Amino acid sequence: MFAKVIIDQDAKALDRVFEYVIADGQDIAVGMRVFVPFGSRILQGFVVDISDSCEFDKDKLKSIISPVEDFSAIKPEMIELKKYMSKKNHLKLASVLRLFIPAEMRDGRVKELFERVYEFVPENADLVGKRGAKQLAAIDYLKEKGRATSKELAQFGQSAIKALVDKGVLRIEKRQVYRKPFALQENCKRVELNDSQKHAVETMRQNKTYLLHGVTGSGKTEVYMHAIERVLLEGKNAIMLVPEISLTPQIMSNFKSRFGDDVALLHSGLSAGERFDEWKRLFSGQARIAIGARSAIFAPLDNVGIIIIDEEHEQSYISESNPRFDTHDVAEFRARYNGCPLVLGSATPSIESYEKAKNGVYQLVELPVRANGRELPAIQIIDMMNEIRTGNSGMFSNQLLADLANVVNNKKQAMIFINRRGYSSFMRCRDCGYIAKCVDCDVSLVYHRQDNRLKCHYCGKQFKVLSRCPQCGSENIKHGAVGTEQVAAKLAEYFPDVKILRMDNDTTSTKNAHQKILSEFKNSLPGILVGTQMIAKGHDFENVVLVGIVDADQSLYHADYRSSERTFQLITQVSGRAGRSVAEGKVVLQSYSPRHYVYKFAANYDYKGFFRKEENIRQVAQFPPFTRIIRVLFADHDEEYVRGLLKTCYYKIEELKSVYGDEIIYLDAMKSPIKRIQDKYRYQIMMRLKLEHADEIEEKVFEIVDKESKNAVFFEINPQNLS
DNA sequence: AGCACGCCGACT
DNA sequence: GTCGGCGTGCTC
Repeated sequence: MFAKVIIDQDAKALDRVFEYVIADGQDIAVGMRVFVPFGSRILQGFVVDISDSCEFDKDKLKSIISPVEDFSAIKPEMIELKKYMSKKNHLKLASVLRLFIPAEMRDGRVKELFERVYEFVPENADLVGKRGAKQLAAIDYLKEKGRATSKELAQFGQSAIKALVDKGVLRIEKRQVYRKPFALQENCKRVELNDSQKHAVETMRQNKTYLLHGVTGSGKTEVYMHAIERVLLEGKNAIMLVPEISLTPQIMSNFKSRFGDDVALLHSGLSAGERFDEWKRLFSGQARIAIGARSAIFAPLDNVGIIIIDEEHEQSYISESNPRFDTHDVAEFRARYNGCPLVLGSATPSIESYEKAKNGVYQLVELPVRANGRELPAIQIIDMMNEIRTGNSGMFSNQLLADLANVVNNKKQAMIFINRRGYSSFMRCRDCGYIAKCVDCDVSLVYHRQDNRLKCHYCGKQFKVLSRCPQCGSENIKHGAVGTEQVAAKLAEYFPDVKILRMDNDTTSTKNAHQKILSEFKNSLPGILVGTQMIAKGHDFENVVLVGIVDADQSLYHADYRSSERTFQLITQVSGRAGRSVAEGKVVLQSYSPRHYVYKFAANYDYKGFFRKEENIRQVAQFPPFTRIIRVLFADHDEEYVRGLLKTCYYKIEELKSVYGDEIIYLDAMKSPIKRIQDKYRYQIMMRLKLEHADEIEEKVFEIVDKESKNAVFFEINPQNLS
């Protein structure tokens, strides 16, 4: 027999099948990882097929050396998924396969964890004399249990145990233990569903995609839980994706308390060992629900009965580093493969998804009311230009300050939302306009006060703060900083006696910092929490009655066709934090362009109105979902090489215009918005296509670029960065 | 990716 | 004469 093997190397030249002989008696199955001789080396590979014929010269074939593990780490479904993904997104086979198994399994760093178990051997018990009191006590203990862990036996003392082992009264056994990232929680309250929730659970059970549009606080999580419960009862398994770790602690513990050890968590916050163990529990069927961020869509579960993507509009579902893929596509594939429902949940669905629901590609399911029956907080828009005209040039409007004072007086809480960490805190020369940039990446460095350094947010390099402008020599070089730190510092001036907490990437870098800040905030009355996107996600604080959005416009100014959509989503999400339970809440939204249509719809929580407007704009301006954008990114250390490559590819692609004419709406080659990352020069070709022949044109573009380049090329469909 | 093979310059 | 530079091409 012959095995088709994909070598586990991320290189374009190796991105194909190599054939090997399976020797007689060798136990090799599809999906196994194997050691194979390759040139003069021994490498690992994935067996993707087994056949009784081969295409390569039979006499030149070598044999597989041995399996890496004695099981098929890649299940049949994932072999199919690999084919689909590599074709759809033009990805290298090995890089896709790598997504399916935990990284720690590939380099074999993580050992399975064993614990010692002592087994009682009654036949030898009378070897213990009368004087061995401790040993006799241990025997008594073991008579009932039969076996015990070393922890349980510690009470009898080290030497007694040792003596028993020596006499053969105890036999040492090894048992694998799994590292569990979350402790089991009590209080498994099972909430009664309201009518629309019940209807949603009842509806979403066929083999198709549902868009679950539920207003903030409509109890989507409860719907997910009931749906999963039903699936488990049918003997099937479930996958649920959540955006990022920020909201997971809460969701995770909810699910843990409801489903116990049936839940396995997969996300980046786990240690390597934990992640590996959770993966194994899913693989072996010991856990039946996979919950996690993007990569959990690759959970090694068979017989999947439902796939849920919570907050489906979130950016983080699109992988922006290699291999690049969209989680929605993968979920769609797996749902169809397993013949199960795919549920996309959101309070603010992406325009793409809602458009599909409108066209009947997805089935729309709505949760129109909040589960607690309460109103959503009122949103007041403040015109910051007007503040400036009337002499207030600070970062807070008079209204926001007055409302904050009110909150403080009533011993309540407020959240102040800042749009992105370290925003505008770059270092600039006030005389010549020089801006400090990263030597490798050509982006502005961001000033971090905590360690008084300049950092590059793309490669992580750090630099000393400048005291003199390297361009003109002026000493008038300063950092114009408005980030969470500055806002918090300013607030401390206004409200010296109030507890002010900060939450952003800097303050939550350590493992449990997140939880610590939140619980500290919970106990601060009055209290103000200043934070980035992080505070926008699902934490419920009953005493928060005010939410301030300091710079709502920030995300509007991005040169990106999705910026309005993103701003709408952000405002809706942040606003949902105010008045979650008892008191009625209020949102103060500061803007320098208050008449933008986003604010009108957001202030009224009018998603459908916003959708209609945005849909219209996209249609007229010819943007997705009515067109397709393709970005081909070239990156290499050698700038001349990349430029040359870009040129040849561009001219070849341009020839397509003669065939497809105005179906190619836009085509241009340019420097990437960030010209250099990790010392690689980046150039790109951007094109926008009408949908009709988009697949065909895309295919041709792939072909052209592949032929011209050996490596250093990445493709993106409808990317985030349009600038 | 990594390694061998191969064809041109300065060295004990 | 050889040692070794890294360009090109191949790995079942």
